[in-house]
Amino acid sequence: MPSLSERQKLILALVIRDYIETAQPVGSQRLVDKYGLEFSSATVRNEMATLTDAGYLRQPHTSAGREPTEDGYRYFVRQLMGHTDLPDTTKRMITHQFYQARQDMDQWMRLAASILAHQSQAASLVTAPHPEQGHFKHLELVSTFARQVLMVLVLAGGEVRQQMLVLAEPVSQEQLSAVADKINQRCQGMDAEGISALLGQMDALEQDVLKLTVEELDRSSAVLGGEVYRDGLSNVLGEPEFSGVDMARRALRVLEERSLLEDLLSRTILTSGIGGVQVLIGGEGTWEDLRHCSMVLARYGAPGLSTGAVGVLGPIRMAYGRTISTVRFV
Amino acid sequence: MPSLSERQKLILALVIRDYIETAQPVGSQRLVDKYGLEFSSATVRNEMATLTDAGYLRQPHTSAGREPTEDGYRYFVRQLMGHTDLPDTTKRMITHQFYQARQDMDQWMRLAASILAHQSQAASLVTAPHPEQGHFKHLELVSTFARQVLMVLVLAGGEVRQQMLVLAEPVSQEQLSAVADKINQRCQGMDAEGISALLGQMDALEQDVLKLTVEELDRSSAVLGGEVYRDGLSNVLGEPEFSGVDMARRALRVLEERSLLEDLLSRTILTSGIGGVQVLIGGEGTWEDLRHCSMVLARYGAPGLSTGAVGVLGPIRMAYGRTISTVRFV
DNA sequence: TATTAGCACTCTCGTTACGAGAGTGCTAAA
DNA sequence: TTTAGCACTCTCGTAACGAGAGTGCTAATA
Repeated sequence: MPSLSERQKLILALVIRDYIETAQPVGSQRLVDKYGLEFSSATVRNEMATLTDAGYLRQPHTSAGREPTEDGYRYFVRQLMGHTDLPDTTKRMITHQFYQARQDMDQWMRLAASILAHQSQAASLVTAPHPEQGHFKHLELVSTFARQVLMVLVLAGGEVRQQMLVLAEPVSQEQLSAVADKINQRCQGMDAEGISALLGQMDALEQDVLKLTVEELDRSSAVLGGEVYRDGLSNVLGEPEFSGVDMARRALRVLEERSLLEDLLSRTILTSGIGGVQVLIGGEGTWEDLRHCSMVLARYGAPGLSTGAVGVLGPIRMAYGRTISTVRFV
Repeated sequence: MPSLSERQKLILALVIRDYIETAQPVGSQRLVDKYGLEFSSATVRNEMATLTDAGYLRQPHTSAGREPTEDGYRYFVRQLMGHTDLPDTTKRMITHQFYQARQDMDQWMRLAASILAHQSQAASLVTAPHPEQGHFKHLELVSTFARQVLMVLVLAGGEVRQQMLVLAEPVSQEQLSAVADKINQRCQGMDAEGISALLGQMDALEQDVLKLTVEELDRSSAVLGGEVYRDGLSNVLGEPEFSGVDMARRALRVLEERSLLEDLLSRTILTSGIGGVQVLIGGEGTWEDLRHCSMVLARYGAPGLSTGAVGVLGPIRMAYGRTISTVRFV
C-alpha cells in the first residue's frame, strides 16, 4: 500500500468530512467550492482516481461522486484524524454531572450511557463492571416471606448479586444471620473453587447457600456479568443509512442479544488495555450485521480487579473525532 | 353510540383481523372472497358505510378500502375479542423457562421481557418491582477501597439498593459492621420519616449513612424505582407503520426516557389493580408520540407491598388476543 | 324491506419517458 | 504538472398513462 502525498491526504480527509456531514457521494467541483481549495476540480478528480485505485474511495456508480470505503475510514481514523479534545466547558459539565451521581452505581451507569449518547448523537452502551475472577467478600441472608430468603452476595471489587432462595422449611432470621456469619468467616476472599472444596464440612442449609454462591462466582467470570445499559437508540434511527429498516433491525439486535454482544466484546475489548479506545469499522468483516455501523469501544475499571466496557454505536460515517474523545474522557 | 347488529360486528372484526395481517386497507369484495361470506360485497359495502359513520372505520382516501379507527380497535378489544387462551404447550414452555431462572431476580426480569417480546413479536418492557412506600429492612456496610464504603440496603419486600459512600477518614470493617448492627436494630421496619427523626441521636458517620438511606427510601416511593428491562425492540422496527422512521424514533424515545415512561406508567398502571390488563390504543389522545402504537400493560406483584409493571408495545394493529393473554399469563 | 347486480367514477400505484443536474474521464493546451 | 474543455453517463424528480381495486348510487329482485 503506497503512502499518500499530502494533497491526497487532504482530499481524503475532506471527502470523509463532507460525507460524514451529508451522507452523500461527494464530487470534485463541490469539494473545491466548499472548502476553497487552491487547485482545480480536475486535479481533484485525478487524485480521487488514485485514491479510488488505492482502495480508499469508491464510486457507487459510474459518474457519481466518491464515498469513503471502510479502508478509507480506517486510514482516516489511524493517520489523519488529529486528537480532537472536548471543549473545556463540556468536560466540566460532564464531570459535574458525574459528581452528582457518584454514589449510586446504577445511576452512574445510566448517566454514562446517557452522556455518551447525547454527545455522540448515536447509540451508546455501558456494561456493568465485573471482576475477571470472582472472589467472595461478604454474604447476607435476609428472610422476606415465609420460606423465601433473599441472598445478597458482595464480591471483591464491590459488585453485588442478589438471589432468591426457597428453603425446605422456615428458618428464623437469627439462624440465617448465624449461617451468614459462619460463611463470611470461612470463605473470606476465596474463589469458586475454594468454596466448592468446603462443601463437605457444611450442613444442608449451608450447602444450599454455598452452591448458589459458587454458581454466582462462576457466572461472574463470564465476559458479560451484570446489566447492560443502553441509551440513545433513537438517535441512530434518524440516520439515513438506517432508513433501510433491515439495517436498523440488525444493528439493534446486536445490542439486544446478550450472546452477540458478549461475542463482540470478548473479541475486541479484552485484547486491549484499560483506557485504550478501539474503533471497529463496518463490522471488520466479522460481523455481518454491523456492516454499515461503526463502534467506538473502551474498557474502564481497575485492571485485574474489575472492569467494564463503554461504547458507542453509530453509522459508519459518525463523527469519529468527537466520539472518540468522549469515550476516552468518560 | 348506537349498538351494532351482529353482522356489523362480524364485519368489523373481520376488517380488523385482515388489517392486522396485511396492514393494508381492506375492501368489500376482498373480504367476501377471503372469508367466504354469505352475503354479497354490496351488502358489505353498505354495512361498512354505516360503520364508517359510526366512527369505527375510516377511508384513507375516497375509494380505497377501509381501515379501523382507534375507536374501532377499542370496540374490538372490549366487545368482540374472545379470550384467546395460550396453548397449553406454550404455557408449559414458559413456566418451565421461568422455573429455571426462579432464583435470580435480574435474570427473571430479563427472561420475562424476552418471553413477552418473543411471543408478541413486539417490543416489551418490564420494570423492577418496588414497594409503594419504602420500609427499612436491613443494612450492610462493606469497605471496598481505602475510604470507599459500599452500602447495601435491603427494603421490606426484598428490593436491594446499593450506594457508594466516601468517608472523610478510613474506618475498619469491624467499626462499619458495628454501625450497621446498631442501625439495623434501631431502624427495623421504619419508613423515611421515622428514620429522619432519629438523626439527632447519631454520630457523624451514622448520620451520613442514614441520610443516604432516607434518600433511597424516598426514591423508592417514586413510581419508577429500579431498572427497566426492555427487549424485542428490533421486532417492532420491521412493522410497516414504523418505516416512516420518525414514528419509530418517537416510540423508541418513550421507552428510553425514564421521565416519559414514568408519566405513562403512573397514569395507567396505578389506576388498575393487580392482574388486570390494560390496553392503551394509539396514545389515547394523550401521548402524541404513541399515536401509531398500542400498549398492553399489566401490574404484577403483591398489592401494597411491592409491585412492578410488565408491558408490550407494538403497532396499533398488533395481535391483541395473543398479546393480552401472554401479558396476563406472565 | 332488505339484498344484490350493474355501472360510472375515483384514487393509487407501477411503469415509462424525458430533461435537468451533477459528476466523471479523457484529451489537449498552458 | 496542472487545468480548461467537452462528450458521456447516471441519478432523480416530474409528468403521463393505464391497470387494478374499491366505492357510491340506482335500479332490479326476492
